[in-house]
Amino acid sequence: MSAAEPLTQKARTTRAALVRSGYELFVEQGYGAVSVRDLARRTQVTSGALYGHFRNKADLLVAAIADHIDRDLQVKGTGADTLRTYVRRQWRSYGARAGLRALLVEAAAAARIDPEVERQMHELQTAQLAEWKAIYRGLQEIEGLDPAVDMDAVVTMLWATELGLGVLESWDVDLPKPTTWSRVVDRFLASLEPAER
Amino acid sequence: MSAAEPLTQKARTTRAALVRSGYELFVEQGYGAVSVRDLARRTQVTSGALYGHFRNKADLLVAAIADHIDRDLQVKGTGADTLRTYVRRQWRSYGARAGLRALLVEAAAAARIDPEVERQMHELQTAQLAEWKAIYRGLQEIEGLDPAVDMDAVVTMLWATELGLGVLESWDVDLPKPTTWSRVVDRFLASLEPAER
Amino acid sequence: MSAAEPLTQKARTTRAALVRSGYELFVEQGYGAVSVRDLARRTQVTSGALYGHFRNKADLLVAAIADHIDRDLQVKGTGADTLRTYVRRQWRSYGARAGLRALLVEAAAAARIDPEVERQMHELQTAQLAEWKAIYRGLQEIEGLDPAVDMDAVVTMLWATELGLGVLESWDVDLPKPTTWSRVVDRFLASLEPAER
Amino acid sequence: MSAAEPLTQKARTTRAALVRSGYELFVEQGYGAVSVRDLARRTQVTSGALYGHFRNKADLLVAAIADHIDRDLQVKGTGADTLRTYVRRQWRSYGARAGLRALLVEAAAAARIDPEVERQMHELQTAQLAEWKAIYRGLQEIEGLDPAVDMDAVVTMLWATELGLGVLESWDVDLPKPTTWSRVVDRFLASLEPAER
DNA sequence: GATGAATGAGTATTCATTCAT
DNA sequence: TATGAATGAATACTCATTCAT
Repeated sequence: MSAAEPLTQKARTTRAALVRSGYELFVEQGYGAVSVRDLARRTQVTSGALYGHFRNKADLLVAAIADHIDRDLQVKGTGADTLRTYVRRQWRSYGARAGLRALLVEAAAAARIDPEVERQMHELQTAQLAEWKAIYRGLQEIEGLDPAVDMDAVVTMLWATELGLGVLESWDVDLPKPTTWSRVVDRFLASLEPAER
Repeated sequence: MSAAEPLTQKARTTRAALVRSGYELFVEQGYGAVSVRDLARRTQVTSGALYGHFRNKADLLVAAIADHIDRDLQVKGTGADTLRTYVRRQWRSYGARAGLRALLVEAAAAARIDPEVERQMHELQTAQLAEWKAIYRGLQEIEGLDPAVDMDAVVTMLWATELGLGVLESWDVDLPKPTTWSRVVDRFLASLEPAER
Repeated sequence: MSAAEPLTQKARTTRAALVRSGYELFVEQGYGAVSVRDLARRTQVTSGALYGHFRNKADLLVAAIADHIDRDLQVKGTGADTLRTYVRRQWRSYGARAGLRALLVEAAAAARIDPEVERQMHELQTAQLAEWKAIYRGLQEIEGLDPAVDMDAVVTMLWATELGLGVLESWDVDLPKPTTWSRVVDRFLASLEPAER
Repeated sequence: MSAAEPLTQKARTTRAALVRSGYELFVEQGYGAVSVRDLARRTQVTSGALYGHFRNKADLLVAAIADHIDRDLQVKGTGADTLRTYVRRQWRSYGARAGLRALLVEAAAAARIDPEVERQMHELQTAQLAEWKAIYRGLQEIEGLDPAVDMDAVVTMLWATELGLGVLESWDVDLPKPTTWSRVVDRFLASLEPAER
């Protein structure tokens, strides 16, 4: 996915440090405002070293995103949850994902210019959505939600909403309070339950 | 909003032409990949001229967005609609707004770097959302929709969803068909309607 | 041949100054050792300005060569000469062409990497050789030199010899004294006269 | 000539492989376009290894040239030849030396920047020319060629011609056919032979 | 001898922006 | 208003070379 995998221990450490600084700097200052030299300086490495681990500045952006999707988003697994508790839990950690959302917005703009970014993000997001879809469909069956509802669309809609909030955040638009918000989502999920007639 | 208001007819024409080229080029190639010279060339003007009409390349991006929000998004007014028909109609023109969504994604990334872009987009979006909120609240009352539901949050959620779809589109992620999509939203809105009849 | 022709007087002056410094610096330090910044500094211009007049650093090299071929090489016209006087005169200015030869060697190496340099040098040299060939063939007829001799080959050989001397000069190889040298060339030309048998 | 003389068999093999790859890559892509990593990759060695055998990338270029001068140019010895047959034979293998000529052009440009390359090439060429001069002078005496002609100059002229053709080849200039070419040279050499018989 | 991660200086080039005409 | 030559700072990226393992 990015340059040949480093073999030595030291190499692995360097790579991880770069991913970390990449995340921090891109979030703090914005992808376009961070220079490769800034990145190197913050990581205590030379700029050349970065290119031993990543093809690109953009490649590092994607790596930072991939890293934080694993870290900040509980895509995988779900104990004995109902859909509502699963989603609620997801929203509860919403605030902690502000950095990730910001990077996703950057990656969206970058993808429009760089086909390689598009490709990598496509892969990343497709995999993530696929896992969620599987989970949601499982819960749909277990809970007896209306089978007429297309859970793929539901998953996509919820995730698109989060991404869109990231966009609005970048403009510092005032958003509803989390509690208000959560109630609307809950209500939305309730609408998926079979009409009791 | 940008530079002093143009007076002569010719000036107005040039400005409009620049906005048009800006929209086209930014959509086609991405904001970051378009140079001021490209912009000028396509408009049959010199690059210096652009600065007579816009403070910035970014200023032109915002102008193009503002122009297309007016053009592509029926924010204002609504005849004798119900909320469901109003929203449905909005979704029906979704496809035609792909360019606008792309520019909004660019503006999100740009805003993270340029405070002036943030300010202008903030203003633009706040106004747009305010209008929708007024409309939605009006319909909520008229139709007797559940008053426990915060319509501001609903508006924000729906718009965030569209923005988020723009993000996903930039990665060329496969999305559900608009109809599938619209049906889920419709179901949610229907659930807000008074139970009887 | 190089970026759009500048229109204003000032632009023409700047361009000429760049060509001049290009020639000087490339000769003194070698094409590869001269940076665009050096070029700009010596010309009292910013590096950006160079790119308003030339596509490339390589483009400037070719321009400098073209300029000096016109200036240092009397390709065109020849009064009422014999072949021997014409060639002798050419050799007499040999020493003054050391800079040109050096640049031609640089352009040879550059052409192997950059197709655009190859194309431009091809054009330049083909034109130059064509003129010489016409002259030589004219003299061949006038002087009644052996028509069995292919004058195109003679022209090419003489020019290749000069170019090859440029190569040897770059290695600081000891060359025969001009007078010795001139005598051999003379003898070579004599061999073209019809065998009086 | 470069680094300490290698001792082991394996070392000798590696060195030879590097020289071979150097020749091939430099010819195919041009000295400036080949990186040390390319060199290492093609040789199935790491880039660090190259520095165990050569001081420099430039040092490898010179080594490749030296190797092919021995291989492609019959400088040494000459059976019972006349000057004309000797030279004719040399021209006959002209086509096979295209790669060598290309590298010599590269080395010419490199020498203008790197004094070490200049020194090594100077040595190489001086030795080569000295051998030829000895041979030519020997044949001059044996065949009773005109003693007024300076054979050192003749040797230099012929070699410079080949080098210059290498330069023209780098620009893809159309050259006379080798036979046409060879005939002109032959004619010159013939003119040096004693008139009687 | 060989490895390959790291160095770190170096470079061409781009580009938004300005301003004399 | 428009021109377009010039600015000049900024930047990603390459690459020969080194050195601890």
